[in-house]
Amino acid sequence: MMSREAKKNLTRRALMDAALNLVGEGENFARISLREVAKNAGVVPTSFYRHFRDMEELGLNIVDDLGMLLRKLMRSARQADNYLEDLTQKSIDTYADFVVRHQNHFYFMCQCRTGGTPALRNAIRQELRFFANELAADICQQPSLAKVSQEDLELIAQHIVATVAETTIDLLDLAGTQRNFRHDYTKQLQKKLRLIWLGARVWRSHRQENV
Amino acid sequence: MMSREAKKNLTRRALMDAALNLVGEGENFARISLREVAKNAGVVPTSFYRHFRDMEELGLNIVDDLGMLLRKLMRSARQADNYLEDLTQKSIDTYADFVVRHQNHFYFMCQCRTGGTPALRNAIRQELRFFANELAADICQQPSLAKVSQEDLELIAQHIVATVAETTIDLLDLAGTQRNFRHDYTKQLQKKLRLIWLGARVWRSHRQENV
DNA sequence: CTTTTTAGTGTACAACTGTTCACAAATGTA
DNA sequence: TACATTTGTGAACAGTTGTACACTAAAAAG
Repeated sequence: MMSREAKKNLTRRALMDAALNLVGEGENFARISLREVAKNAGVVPTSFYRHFRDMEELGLNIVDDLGMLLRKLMRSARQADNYLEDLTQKSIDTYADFVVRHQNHFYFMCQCRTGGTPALRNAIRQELRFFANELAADICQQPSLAKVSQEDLELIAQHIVATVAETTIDLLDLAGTQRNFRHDYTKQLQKKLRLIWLGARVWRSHRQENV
Repeated sequence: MMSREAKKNLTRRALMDAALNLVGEGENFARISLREVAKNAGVVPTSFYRHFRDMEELGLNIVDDLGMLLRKLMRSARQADNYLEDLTQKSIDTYADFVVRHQNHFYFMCQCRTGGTPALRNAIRQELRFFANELAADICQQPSLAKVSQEDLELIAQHIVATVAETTIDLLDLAGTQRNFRHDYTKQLQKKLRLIWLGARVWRSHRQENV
């Protein structure tokens, strides 16, 4: 037999997974009904309330999931030697793998980052900001960025993360269908990141020039 | 009296405006019902079908609206002298004004660009790509970008447009509430664009280096 | 053991959903 | 003038929605 708490966690996960699967199948999280989630989790609608007040709270818990995943991603990226040196190559591949492996979560992220309720959007924004700060802490050790202030470094990291997040929907949309799109995607994102990177290297903080 | 066609166009606009207003009030387009739109347009639900097959078709027509707006924006930007030289200053202000003035449309854009149905997402993607191509045609005349290939120029333009679109939701979210957020937003976006711009200036196409 | 707590069940309800259909009234056409 | 077209109406439908309530069975606590 299982403890009551363990069983509860099981159906809790079933509910969240049901929602994630529906999103992965193309449904819009905003219009997934509580009942549909319960049905797909093999549970009666009223049972939903034992775990979440409403769909938004479930969504916020999925964001927590996402946060855990991002931390895991960051950890495994850091394990690789010099992941910053080839930021535009190996890291992108690592990321693409990760996204495909957890596509439901990333569909959810792309969808709710700008399309969710304000609370959801905010939660995702915070997770991405956390990730960006971690990245900033890493890249600040690069000697080529010595002339960049801490504030600007964080902005650069945020811009990198935003760029990656921004393009993720393309990867998800087309990864399944088009054949070697994955290669094109990697190449394009690589160029975009290199563009930022080059800009960062010639960046001078407290500089007033235009253009 | 009005011609039949004119009257039809009137309620057609009323329907689209009703949807846009609901989005502007914080509703998610994906879960706005046909009936609610009809009600807010002062029209019986069945009348909706005289104009659109379903909500998605209405959404696609809003995207057409958006395309017109973007073209207008581009036109007025081009009228300003040397809008490229101070891309990171006057143009951003022009854009911010434009967004606030048409906030319903831009809320819709931000929401549906990643959160809409595939057809909607695609339509918006195309509009933004068109805009990016126009921008690419403008910046290719810059002497500082002489060493950049046409392909890479388009990518850079796309990245600029994506960056602007990406940050627009922040502008909309916080423009109303926080006091001088508008100033912070402008400054941040300015930095991000300058970063891209600096990168573009040192960019060399057909170059194989990493980092 | 007995008692309490609680995750999940089943029924019920009022509100709302998209869509169908027959109809009215105005506009266009001859 | 008379006829046809078309925009909008109103009633009706079957299905779905979120939520409330009383209930059961099993785990936890005494």
